[in-house]
Amino acid sequence: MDQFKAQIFAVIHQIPFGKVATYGQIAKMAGYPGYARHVGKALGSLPEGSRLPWYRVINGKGEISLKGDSFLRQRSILMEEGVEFSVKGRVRLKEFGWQP
DNA sequence: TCTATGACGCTAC
DNA sequence: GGTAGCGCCATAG
Repeated sequence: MDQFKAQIFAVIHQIPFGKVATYGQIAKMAGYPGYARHVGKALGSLPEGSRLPWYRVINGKGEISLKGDSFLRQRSILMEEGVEFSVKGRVRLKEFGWQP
């Protein structure tokens, strides 16, 4: 499980500036396909001061899965990186999705 | 053990 | 394209 976290974090750390990746994508690249929920779980337990770019992680629809305050923080950071949001609050994965 | 839950994904309609 | 349903798997109670 710690190994899982380590892999997940390593992958997230590789997401380039101005790009985003989905939970499932990250789990898959870390070698744990089907563990999308656990990625979210791991991120949910992150300390606030973490240097991990957790804000570049979104769900498969291109939406931010958070609510309230955290949601606003994540959205503003992404916008500062140049990521555009549609009217529905969605990211265009075609354009900003991280595809190694 | 059993059940509920979660920052999710995929398929079918 | 939007929604609904089912699958996924570790953890907590």
